Amino acid sequence: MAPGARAGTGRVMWLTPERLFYAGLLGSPSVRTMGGLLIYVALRAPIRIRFDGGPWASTELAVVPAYMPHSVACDDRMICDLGLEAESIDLARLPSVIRGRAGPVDDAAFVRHVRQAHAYLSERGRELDLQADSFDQIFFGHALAPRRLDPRIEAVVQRIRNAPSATATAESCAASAHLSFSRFLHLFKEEVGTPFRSFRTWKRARSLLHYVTQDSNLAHVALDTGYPDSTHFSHSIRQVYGLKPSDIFAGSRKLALIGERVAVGDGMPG
DNA sequence: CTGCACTGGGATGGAAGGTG
DNA sequence: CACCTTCCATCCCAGTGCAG
Repeated sequence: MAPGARAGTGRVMWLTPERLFYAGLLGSPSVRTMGGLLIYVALRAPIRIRFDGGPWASTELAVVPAYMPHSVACDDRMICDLGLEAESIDLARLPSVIRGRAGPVDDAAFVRHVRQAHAYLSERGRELDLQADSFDQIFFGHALAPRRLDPRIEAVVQRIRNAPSATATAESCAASAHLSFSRFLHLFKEEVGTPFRSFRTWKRARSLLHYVTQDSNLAHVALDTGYPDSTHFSHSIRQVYGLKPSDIFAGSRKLALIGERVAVGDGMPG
């Protein structure tokens, strides 16, 4: 079960319900559209990034708003990125390094800081008792201000987040929120910033990350993560990550997962 | 906040094609 | 050969704007 702790590769992933830190192989992704606010940090070579077929920009640091299609490349095999779940952060109160940004950002101090954090986590991360809330502390020096959602929408967000593989229809979510179907869809988009369906799609695709170090065939992973078959699985994963599922798994062989305490996907303990 | 009409595209699954 | 990805056709869920 526990993949060998390979010190030295520097390949590390820290996954919490609202945050992601990834330092590992990039592969050759095509256009990708992720549901979190992304912060790319160059490790050993500058990264290149572009939006919507526009010109490539070379940079040490780039910010991509949630649900914004983009392409990223790098001369080095390794890349580093932070992912902040869009519905969990107050966009207006983000640190200035990411607030309102889309594209390359010039902040050498932040780049240096993230690289140091990466070195620290890849050396010691597996030994530490990392809480989800220490993520912000490590990377930003303080907890990021959370977004305050309408409690009825918040409950639905939690429901999907806790069981991303379940197929909760918008109609059932509306009922559980005691809202009309119409009102629910409108309010959901207003609060979360993205339509219900794309949110659900993203959370499902994101849950794949919990499985990437496991060694089972993709058809099983597809079913475990809530996709009806490998066809839809392949298509959807490619849409989100810009990579084929098999490439993602192949590239994650030596990836050390840290901060992973409970398997996400099935029931709550107690 | 509800109800409604219109519509686009995500969801789906069979089958063919590709790859190691 | 097993497994994975792409292709394609179909369907209906959900996105949206608006009247009330």
